[in-house]
Amino acid sequence: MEVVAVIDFETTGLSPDYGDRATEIAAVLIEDGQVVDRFQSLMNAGVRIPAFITELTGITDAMVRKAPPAADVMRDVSDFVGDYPLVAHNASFDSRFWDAELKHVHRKRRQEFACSMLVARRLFPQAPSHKLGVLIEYAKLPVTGRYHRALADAEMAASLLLHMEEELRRRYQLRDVPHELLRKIQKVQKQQLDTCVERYRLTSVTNR
DNA sequence: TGCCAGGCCCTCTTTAGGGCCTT
Repeated sequence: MEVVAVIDFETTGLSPDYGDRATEIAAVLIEDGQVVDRFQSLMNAGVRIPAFITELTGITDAMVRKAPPAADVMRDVSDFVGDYPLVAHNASFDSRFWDAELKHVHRKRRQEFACSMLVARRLFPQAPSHKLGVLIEYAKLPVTGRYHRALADAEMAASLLLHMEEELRRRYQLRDVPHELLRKIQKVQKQQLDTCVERYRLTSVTNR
């Protein structure tokens, strides 16, 4: 059975290209429809946290000062996820920080990201919005902790991913919803979802 | 010290503009 790693960063801002750094990372491993392992750590990149970020996340300068160096944490989380395919909610954000923080430790990402937000936009176009918190409420999934903390957000993104995989299995009579299919779905127009999944089902050995 | 993004997606579109989503 495929293992997938769902990750979430808390950061000092929106852009690593403008000096923003990660303050916390979490990764949860999903296998066979359930979470089988978890990683979470605050990380000290030696930068100040803007007040509005502390307001948003609850993460303070004092908390980060006591945390392990960012480089150590990134080596650890990179080892933890290995080559497993990655998933994040709005992966364009987390992938930029993942790549930027790995670059600080002279490592490169070896696997692809899938985006739970892009999949949700196609699968649940009628949802009131596609923010993680709104989708959790929309799908009646449990809130596992404080929003905007890495482990809670990663757990809830994982829960949303499993919910969407179940919906895809039910809607299209699929046996499996591999990462490869999620990446195909996130690239098609929402009107093309049926065609995309049917084509995949017909060509995939595991789903026939 | 503070400065600040970028990919997707829709439409009043494609030689563009603006909202969504992440922190």
